[in-house]
Amino acid sequence: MNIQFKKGVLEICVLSVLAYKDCYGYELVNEISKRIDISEGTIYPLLHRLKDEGYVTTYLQESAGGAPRKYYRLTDSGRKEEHERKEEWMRFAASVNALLERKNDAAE
Amino acid sequence: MNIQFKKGVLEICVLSVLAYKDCYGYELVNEISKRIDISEGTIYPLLHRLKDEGYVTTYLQESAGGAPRKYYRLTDSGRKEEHERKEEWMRFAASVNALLERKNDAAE
DNA sequence: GTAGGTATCTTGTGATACAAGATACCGTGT
DNA sequence: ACACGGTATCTTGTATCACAAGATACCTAC
Repeated sequence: MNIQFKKGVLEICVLSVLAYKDCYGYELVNEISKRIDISEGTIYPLLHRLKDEGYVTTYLQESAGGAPRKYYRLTDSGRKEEHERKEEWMRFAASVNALLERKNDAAE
Repeated sequence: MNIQFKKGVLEICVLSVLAYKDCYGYELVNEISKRIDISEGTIYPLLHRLKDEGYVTTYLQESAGGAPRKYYRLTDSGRKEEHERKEEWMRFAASVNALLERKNDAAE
């Protein structure tokens, strides 16, 4: 999979999954990896960015056999951001598809 | 427009336009900008990469009033690459859309 | 106490888009 | 001759982000 494609997109994917349910980092990797490869070295810096920007809050919870889990929950601001970025992605993808399908606006 | 989204995608857009007709750099900027913002500082390094990789060849042609134009033409290898990357993009976009639309494979 | 699974986090590297500006060619007006 | 504006190409420095690899730590089972 082309690494470059993911730039900026993984952040939306994380926001989108979190809009569905609270998750901890490791869980997000597994959840998103069903569709798109993502590694741990990517998810943690990304989650820290989202927290710094106020889009998520965190809380710790014990786990059965293993280190405690840090859950991430969307804030209201994060929910709004998720909505906006999803729309932005949809518009972008539509533009690219239009270009790739040679709908070049009657280019001479 | 989110700059990050474009990473890797602009290269396909260029290949795709060139599959339709030969273009010079300045023309490609205008052509692609109808749908997606792209600047000159992006297109020229990108075109040099494509040439280094053997996906395009170039030829000079005079222009009516201005510097001579360097046209870019897809090679056979470039045509093949255009096809493959387009498919890769389509698959990727479909995966992202599936994730964003919460088709989370019955996640518990 | 050591091995293995779960989980978080950090560091260094590579790819690429962009702004800003340098360079150059040409026609027109003076 | 010379300056100007439009066309066109190219370079440099900066920022962002994903990743591999590894460090850290917690817990259970042996």
